[in-house]
Amino acid sequence: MIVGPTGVGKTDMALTLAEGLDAEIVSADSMQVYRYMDIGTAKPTPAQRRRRPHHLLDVVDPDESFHAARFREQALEAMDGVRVRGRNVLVTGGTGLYVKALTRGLFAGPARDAALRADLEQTMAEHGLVHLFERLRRVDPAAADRIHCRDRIRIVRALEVFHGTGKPLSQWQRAHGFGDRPFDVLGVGLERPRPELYERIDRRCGRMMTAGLLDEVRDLLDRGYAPTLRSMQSVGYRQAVQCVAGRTSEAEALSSMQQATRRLAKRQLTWFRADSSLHWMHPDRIDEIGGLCRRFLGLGRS
RNA sequence: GGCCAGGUAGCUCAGUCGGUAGAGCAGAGGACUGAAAAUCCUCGUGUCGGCAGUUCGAUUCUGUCCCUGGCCA
Repeated sequence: MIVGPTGVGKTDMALTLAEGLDAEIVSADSMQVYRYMDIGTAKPTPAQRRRRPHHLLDVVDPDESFHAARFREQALEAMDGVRVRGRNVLVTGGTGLYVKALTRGLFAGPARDAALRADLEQTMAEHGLVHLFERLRRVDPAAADRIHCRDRIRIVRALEVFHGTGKPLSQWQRAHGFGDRPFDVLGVGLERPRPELYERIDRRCGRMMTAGLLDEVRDLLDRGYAPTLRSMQSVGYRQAVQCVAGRTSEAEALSSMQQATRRLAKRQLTWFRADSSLHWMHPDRIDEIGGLCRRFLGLGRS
């Protein structure tokens, strides 16, 4: 498994490793799952995809609801297929929650409840988020302690879990505790010195612009995908939408996209740093990483 | 060369009627169990341009020098 912040060099690393290890690649990326979003997600190119089979790319349309549980299900399925073919699996991606859901499981919570969410939106509009937070405090004080009173996404989810199961979220979480271990994992975290990483990010954003990110966004809008979609609000797309709408210049879009990407990378690092099982290495040490993998798989040297 | 306006945190600036200073942005750290490229939390000591003077005490007043911008020669 290869993880790390955006722009660190996961795609190239995964491809080279996969070729040497007879592996297929399972992407753990929450944005590369969307079709038609290629440039801004830095999706592996068709040429790269021909070198090794890739899974979990282009699996849904940009207006479909995709989430960690769905990712886990499809990724497990893809991994089964790879094993049937007698090959190894190389998971790679920067979406920490997806990686964790895959390697350590999720509690069997209820699906999104559109009706309930509409209700909650309503009371939020009338009484404010505080009201929902107070409601959560009544039904699940333990969760209310851990969730910040302004974190509306987690407050809503916690209420949804309680509403759907009659059991507080905190109880589900305690019982599960990320205790699933469906398979052994060798985790490698790719890292670079911050200035080096940021420079790569800035350059890559510039390349995305010249590669036609704005055209890609125009195309998405033409296909009828609303600028308010979650997928369209992701880093890069959010800024490109503003630019296409004429609210910012291309130069402004680029620089705010670069900044948003740097911040994303920082959040990813925060997530992955908390995982003490990872072996952190600079991508230049690819030979060493390959060696680790071979030893892990029991392939010996060759 | 003369006049004017400035030189305060990486950047843009505020402020101290003399008791060594604070916002925004940038940046950093963190949380994260079905929206996760999302959502949310925390964090501001810097020769207040240099030197000298007045003062118990100067970033604040005075002088001088340096730098930047504008106007006039």
